[in-house]
Amino acid sequence: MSPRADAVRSRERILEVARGRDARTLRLNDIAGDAGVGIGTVYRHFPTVRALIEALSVETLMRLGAAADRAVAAPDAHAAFRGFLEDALTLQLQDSGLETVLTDLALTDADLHDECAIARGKVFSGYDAVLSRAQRDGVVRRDLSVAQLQRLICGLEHAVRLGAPADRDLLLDILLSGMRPAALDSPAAAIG
Amino acid sequence: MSPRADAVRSRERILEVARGRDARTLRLNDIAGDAGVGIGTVYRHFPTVRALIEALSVETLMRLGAAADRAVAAPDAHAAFRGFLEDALTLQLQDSGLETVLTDLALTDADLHDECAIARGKVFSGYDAVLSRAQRDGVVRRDLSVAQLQRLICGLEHAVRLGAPADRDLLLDILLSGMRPAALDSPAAAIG
Amino acid sequence: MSPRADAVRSRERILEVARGRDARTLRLNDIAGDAGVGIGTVYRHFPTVRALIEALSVETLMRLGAAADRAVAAPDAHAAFRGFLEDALTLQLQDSGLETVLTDLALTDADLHDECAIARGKVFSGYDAVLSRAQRDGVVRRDLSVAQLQRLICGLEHAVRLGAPADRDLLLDILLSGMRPAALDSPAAAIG
Amino acid sequence: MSPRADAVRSRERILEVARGRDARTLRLNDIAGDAGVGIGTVYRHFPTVRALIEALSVETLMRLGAAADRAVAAPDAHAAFRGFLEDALTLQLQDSGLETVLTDLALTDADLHDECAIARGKVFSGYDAVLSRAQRDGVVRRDLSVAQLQRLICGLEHAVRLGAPADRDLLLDILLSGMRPAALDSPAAAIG
DNA sequence: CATGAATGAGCGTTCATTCAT
DNA sequence: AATGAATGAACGCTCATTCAT
Repeated sequence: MSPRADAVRSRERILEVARGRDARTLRLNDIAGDAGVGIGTVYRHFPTVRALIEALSVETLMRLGAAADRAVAAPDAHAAFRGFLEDALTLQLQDSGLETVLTDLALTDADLHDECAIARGKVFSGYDAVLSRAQRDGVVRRDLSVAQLQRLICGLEHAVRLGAPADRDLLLDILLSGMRPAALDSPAAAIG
Repeated sequence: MSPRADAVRSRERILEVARGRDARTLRLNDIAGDAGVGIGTVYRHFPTVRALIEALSVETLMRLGAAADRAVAAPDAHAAFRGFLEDALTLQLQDSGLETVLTDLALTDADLHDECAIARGKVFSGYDAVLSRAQRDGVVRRDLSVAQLQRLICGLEHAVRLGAPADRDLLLDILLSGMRPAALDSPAAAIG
Repeated sequence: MSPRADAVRSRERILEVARGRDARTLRLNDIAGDAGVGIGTVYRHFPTVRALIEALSVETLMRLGAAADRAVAAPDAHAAFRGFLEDALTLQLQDSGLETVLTDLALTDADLHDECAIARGKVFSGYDAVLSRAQRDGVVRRDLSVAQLQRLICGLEHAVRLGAPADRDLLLDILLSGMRPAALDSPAAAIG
Repeated sequence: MSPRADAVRSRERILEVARGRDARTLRLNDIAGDAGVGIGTVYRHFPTVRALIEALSVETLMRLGAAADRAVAAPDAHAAFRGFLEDALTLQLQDSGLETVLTDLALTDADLHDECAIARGKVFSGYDAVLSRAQRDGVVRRDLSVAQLQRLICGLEHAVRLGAPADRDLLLDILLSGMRPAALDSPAAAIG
């Protein structure tokens, strides 16, 4: 009565193989081959490339949601915000499909598998909470929206991918500095 | 003797059509169709997609080089740097092939058409001049390299493409703020 | 488990159509059309033209190997040799790809599909056995190598293709006569 | 009043370049490039590949005709015949287009340029004269036609091309031996 | 006459997707 | 449920031939 064992194993192997791939150049045929599974099986589990990317993203989204929770709970506002951005960047570098799931405006909850839509929703509200808190505590300028913050992370991800991973910290530092409230924006003002 | 009139016209039409395309998904066949030109003609002028992208980039690169010259000559160091970044971002948003030409490390001068290699060389030295001047004048932190700056622009380009053009100014502002010298880095320090 | 029925049918139809073609001007796309099969199917079974030619040659090679076996076992040395050459010529006229498989020196066993390499190997040793026996029995001049004999057959094939099939017997007769030991080479000598 | 000087020079260069090519894989575009001449010029002089091959063949045909004349005039019938075959083979190995001109049955005199048709006609009658004389003098079996002899040479050419030039003499020797009259055909008969 | 730009049919090949087994 | 053979649109590219300059 558990014919699902095979199915579960297949799904698992497919996801495992896909995780090692760049989501932007996924080829379902290859995945099937490397997972030791028929193409038909891949399509049964994931009717479109998008579906596979979404499935992969669920786990990452949940980790990102957890990171947001931690950030909200952390005592130091600045450190919390920085820590969250670090986590977000790390996760996006690991899961290249995340960008699409998070920023494709044409992708409504209805388009997503339930599990993914829920996880994404938590990330959105997590982002909101983290950013709101940072803004409330004067750590981040108030004219930055959640969507813009997300896109900035994506831009950062892109920049890091273009160069060496070693750039990561410097670029992140720049971004963080740049998001501080503009009130004390100019060095001159600070000096004066 | 001089390049034939019809050849010039063909080349022009091809470039014109290609300019309206995303360089990352160019189809030489499509270009031919939309330019009202035979496939063979496109291949005669641009044997590879790369060749076409390079040809497109030459003009943009020259504009970018000119922008660098202006920035170096401008009186106010901060305004000059900001102006240059604005120009760079604008040009990259217009010419999606620029990123490759500027940041593909595997792309040496030898791989490029002479005209393109020269124009790129000028942009590199222009970037260097602009950044050096900005760092010398205390407008930009000294631990930022030219290559990193270029990648940051690419990241910004990416972020803007993901959202609305309206984000442009805010995101650019953030990036600029973030690049200021770190000496007075933390608001707390400044306040204290 | 066993090769699927439809796959076998496709393979068969492709081979059947290809058999009716000149191997030197095979078009995989045409084959597909005439076999009532998708292009992709042809490529799945035969990734290159060479693969198809080899597949076609296997059967012919096996027949040629068998002909060699018969020739070696036949009582009359001269008749055996003649019979073998007749068979070889007939088979090469039927399968225009055989020449390449047999005489392309750049084509090592490693380049060939196992089945084909094995069949070709048998033909080579068969040729060797037939020729050796003929030479031992004084039916063929000893300064003729296996490779030369093969090329002579190819030349004969070529000559027959240029004219009418009716030439076949005469030309073969000439070739056979020409290969007899040179000891009694000149009519004059024989008469004297 | 001699605007033909250019034309003559162009024609010459084209022929010169083409002579260094294999007639079976000629590409008019390449010829043009290597001859430092426009494609249009090549087409003006030689509207089809065939026309170029024919033009190239004229010179070879005349040499072959001369060889036939020599053979007819030579004292020793056997040596004369052998010498002619040697010449014919040598010329065909040099000019790979000769085969077509000589053996394409669909190619009537009307299809050929005058000069070529005439030269070919002389070769045909030369072949006839050489073969007739050889047959009359008992050097060659009488059941061999001119056309068959020509095709045998083509077959020999083909065999030599497949292997090393060093094979040439042996294979020619075999062919010559094979064409001797059949009366003394069997070694046994000769011995007896 | 010479030129070489333009043409486009046609080839080899890939790959996302469907569907018979 | 799993398989993988079949499909064919679509791509990149070549090259013989035409024709405007």
